Amino acid sequence: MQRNWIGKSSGAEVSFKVENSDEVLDIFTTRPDTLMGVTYMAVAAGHPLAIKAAENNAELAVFLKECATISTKEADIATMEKKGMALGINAIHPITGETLPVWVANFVLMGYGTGAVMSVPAHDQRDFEFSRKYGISIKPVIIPAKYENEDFATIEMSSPSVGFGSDHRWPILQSESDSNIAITWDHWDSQHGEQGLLVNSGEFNGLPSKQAATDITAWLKENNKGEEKIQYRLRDWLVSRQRYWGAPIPVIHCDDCGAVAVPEKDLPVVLPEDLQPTGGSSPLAECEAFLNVDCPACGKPAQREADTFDTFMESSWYMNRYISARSETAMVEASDMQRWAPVDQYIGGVEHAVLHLLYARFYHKLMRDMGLFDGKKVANEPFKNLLTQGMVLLDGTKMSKSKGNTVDPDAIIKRFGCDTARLFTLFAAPPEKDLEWEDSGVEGAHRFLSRVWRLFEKLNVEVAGEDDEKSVKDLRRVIHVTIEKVTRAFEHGFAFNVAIAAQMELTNALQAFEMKGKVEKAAFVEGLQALVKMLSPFVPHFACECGEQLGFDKAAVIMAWPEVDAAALVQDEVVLVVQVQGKKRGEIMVSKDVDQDTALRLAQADSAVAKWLEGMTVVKVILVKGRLLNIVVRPS
RNA sequence: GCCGGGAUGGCGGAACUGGUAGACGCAAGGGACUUAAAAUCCCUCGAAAGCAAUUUCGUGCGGGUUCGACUCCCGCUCCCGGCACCA
Repeated sequence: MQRNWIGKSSGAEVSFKVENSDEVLDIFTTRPDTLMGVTYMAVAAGHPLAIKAAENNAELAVFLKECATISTKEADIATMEKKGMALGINAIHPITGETLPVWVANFVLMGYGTGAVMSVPAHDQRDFEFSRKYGISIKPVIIPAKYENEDFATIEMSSPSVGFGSDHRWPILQSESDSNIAITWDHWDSQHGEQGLLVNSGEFNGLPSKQAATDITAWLKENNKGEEKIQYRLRDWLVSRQRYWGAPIPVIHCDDCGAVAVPEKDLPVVLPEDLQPTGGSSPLAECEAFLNVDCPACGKPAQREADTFDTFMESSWYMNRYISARSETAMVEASDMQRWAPVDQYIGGVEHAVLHLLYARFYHKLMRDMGLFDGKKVANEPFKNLLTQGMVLLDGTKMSKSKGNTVDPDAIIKRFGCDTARLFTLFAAPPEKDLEWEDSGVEGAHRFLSRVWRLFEKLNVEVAGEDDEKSVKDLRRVIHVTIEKVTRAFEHGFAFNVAIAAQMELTNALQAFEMKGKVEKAAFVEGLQALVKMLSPFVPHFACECGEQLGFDKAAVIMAWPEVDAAALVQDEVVLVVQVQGKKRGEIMVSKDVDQDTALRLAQADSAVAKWLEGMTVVKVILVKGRLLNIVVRPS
């Protein structure tokens, strides 16, 4: 989930000279192949060029101010109206020497890349919309190979040859020599699975776009105007918050010494407890008693930092502190980290999967780089395994105190016991899914435990009759298939709901089992013992109670997990599903390792199957061992 | 807008590595036991047709690959979560 967050992208950094100035405008692009199609430049509102241009342009200054107040949230940036303003300065194209107007645009972020972009309206949706809005020219530079010899000129916005495709999403370009030829101006490669060729690009004309990207980057490097670059989408982390609740930032601001760290002996900085919040943006800034201190460096009156840390500052490494909770001297002891880290299994809500984990990974690597533990001896990542568990819902909405739709577990525990409550939650849905709370489901869980309890009555059944070998074999198979299923549920993922379902099936089999002889009873007891052991993680109190009934010498919860008896799983005869043309037409009993010819002969002898084979020639036969036989036929 | 996840009976959900779709449970209906109720036990339970045997259709929608698709591929729709200052 984090791959796209970190957003590694490779491309090129390109330097554009600013006209009549010594300044250079650096930009990052993932599409250096479109460099010849640049028709303008766009910078962020906070970019030095924009700020400088605003010094003697009041209108521009107002616009920049406006931009400063907008949200930096991605969702907002992506959906807001794209606005911009020309700065009145030009940049020089590094290859052609053309002058390109520099604009300031609200969708360019200062904190990402260089805070400036080159705009290629012919091959980028956002640039296209922007240039349409402000009437900037559009210059296509990549076209499908089949139009290589057409003449596609730069198009001014007034040109009638600009239109939209049938889906009204992508602009259409028409050839000047043949108005019937129209192509869409997308990133041609990704849309059509074939590489476009460069046009309008001087010496790079005719190159496939990938090759052009390499060649243009190489040209830039040679001429000292740019180079290859890998860019990450990661932004800086602003760690201060204007909140009361939070760890104080241990910094003191002194007029003479600047920002001074609080000396270690004065740590921790404790929040004032008598603060009356007034509803202002930064509560601590109004608390004189907290703020005013002497500068630790020069002793003059100074002020504490009034912001507190982002809570992610702490939540990112708390699990490491658990490892070394008693350490007085360090955040975490290197030896403890080596012994315990990383976390084997981390469980949290999906809402934490990106942010919290991203910060936690950052901290882990930071702590390693700072030498708080040995990176060679502790894994590179803080968590081995992540399970994002779902929420408990009532009538389709999240249970929460504020909504007042919580179910009181006490009432259920009082009525059915905590084992029932636990069993229901585990059985109702897989852990990563949301769970719809249903009282009737709770009763079902309780009913199941009652059924298990009643199985113990069967221990008193007198056995003096004949044993039936087949029924013993069948029961033992069910027992060991169940052990296998439940064990797998623990080992692969956390399919507790499936594990419980399997135990219900075993319970049903034990309940239906009729005992006449000693061997039969032994098999029944074997099944009951396995069942109790497997139930113990889900319903520990109940299982222990059952264990006593069975005469376990230890509590059921600490008994060894039952082992699968591989011999009990083996079947001599299996049901083989017979398909004709991939459709189920019958079932036959066959020996477990029947060969294809024998299976086919048996299938043909089966009346249910035979009628589908009438008047047909068998073309192909597919046997899946122990599962099915598919007969492919055609009319003869 | 971008990124991630999802969609299967009346409901929650099963289905291994492409191999019998609907395990298990809930709800519903019918029956047994009982003076009665509760509890318990048995039967039915995706849709349509049929007395039945059985047949056809069916895993959000439209295509494709395959002997065979809930599962793989292409194109959509809808729902949920996240999007960096809610903390």
